[in-house]
Amino acid sequence: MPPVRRQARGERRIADVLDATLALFAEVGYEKTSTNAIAARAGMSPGSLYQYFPNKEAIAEALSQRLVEELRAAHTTAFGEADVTGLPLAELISRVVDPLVAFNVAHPGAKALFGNAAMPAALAAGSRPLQSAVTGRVAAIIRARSPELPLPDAERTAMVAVQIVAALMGPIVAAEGDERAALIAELKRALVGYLESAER
Amino acid sequence: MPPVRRQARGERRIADVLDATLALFAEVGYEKTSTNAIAARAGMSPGSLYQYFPNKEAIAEALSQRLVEELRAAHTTAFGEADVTGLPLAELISRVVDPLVAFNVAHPGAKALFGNAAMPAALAAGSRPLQSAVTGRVAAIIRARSPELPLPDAERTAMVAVQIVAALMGPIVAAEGDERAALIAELKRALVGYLESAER
DNA sequence: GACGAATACGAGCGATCACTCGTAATCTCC
DNA sequence: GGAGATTACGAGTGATCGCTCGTATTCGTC
Repeated sequence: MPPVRRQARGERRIADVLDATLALFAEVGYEKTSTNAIAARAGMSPGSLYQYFPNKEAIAEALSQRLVEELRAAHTTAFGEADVTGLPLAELISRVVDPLVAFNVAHPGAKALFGNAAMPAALAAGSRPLQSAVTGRVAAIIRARSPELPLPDAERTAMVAVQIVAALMGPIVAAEGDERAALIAELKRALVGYLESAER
Repeated sequence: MPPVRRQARGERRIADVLDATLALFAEVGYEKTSTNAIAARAGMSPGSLYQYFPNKEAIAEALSQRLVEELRAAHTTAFGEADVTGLPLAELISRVVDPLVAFNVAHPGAKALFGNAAMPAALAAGSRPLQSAVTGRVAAIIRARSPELPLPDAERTAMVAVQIVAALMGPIVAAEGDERAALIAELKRALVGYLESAER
């Protein structure tokens, strides 16, 4: 498998494919998004699509990787990691949740990759990064704030917190205006309540 | 549409179909469960299957209705509704959550109907009962405990609580032994923390 | 401008899906 | 025991899916 020499045109086409895939995932979800529909939305033929990706799963995988990077960028610019331990819990949660919400609102369809247990099992490698990148980050923060907490407990707490966020992200993205703001507030309250009792 | 006269044999076959459907939903989810596979698992031909159900959606709908009834039965026997307002919050949550967990452990695949936003939109009528039967119940309990809470707020709080439960039900069902117990404890802590701050 | 590599096309292949239909066995009720 | 309804079958239909392949065009490089 020699790494293919790629022209600038090709890079652009790949980006087009990922854009189209994200849009379709947002509209109909992973399973019901056909590869022919992706090609059509990206303005190319099925044959051209398969010049860049070996199969549908690889498309989701590449999209997932791109989203992971965008998410990481959004988070690292959102807070300088040094002061994490000193921050009040509510403040910390806002600084993590707000960019995450903004990210999901900006990229609806990300949750098709993010929260989806119905993903093909083989896609674990492609879908898991998004899920576990976030969980790992949260676990690290929890460990930094509560060093005495056993590692398995910190990981379980992080996983639960991420599941709660993922569960409410759908309604939050679907809602608008005041209702969305109210749901975000509820999410933060839920996290504060849960993590406060976990830190004690 | 005159209600079809059904023989005892037919009733048994319908139950067989729903059993098979629930098992397959647990294994591969709604989308990837084929009607031919349902028929085969139920020990009948596709033609016989379609004697009892007009389409795949109707099968899911009937299964959902059966689960709603079983769930209602499990809950009403689990607590006499009179003392709901007086109970300590943690106790109340245990009495609601424990039967729900037991139900989902006994019927894996119920969550394919329960928590699934990827369900066909038209299935709202079939899948919503399970979701909204639980949410409505929770909203009623919240209103009973906090009568001064505006109704929209109570409904939103109930919805969030149910989403949290649904989000953790998957990991809980998937886990075993101590890990499952630990996750159930986390779920209850999360609910206590959230609902305490909501009741205030 | 010529040559190889990369890009591009789209009809169509094989598989699978939800669902049908002609036919036959079995049950209910008189 | 016979008529009509119900139950049962399973090969088959049309649609859709992920994906291929033969061929044509464009690009980078000399």
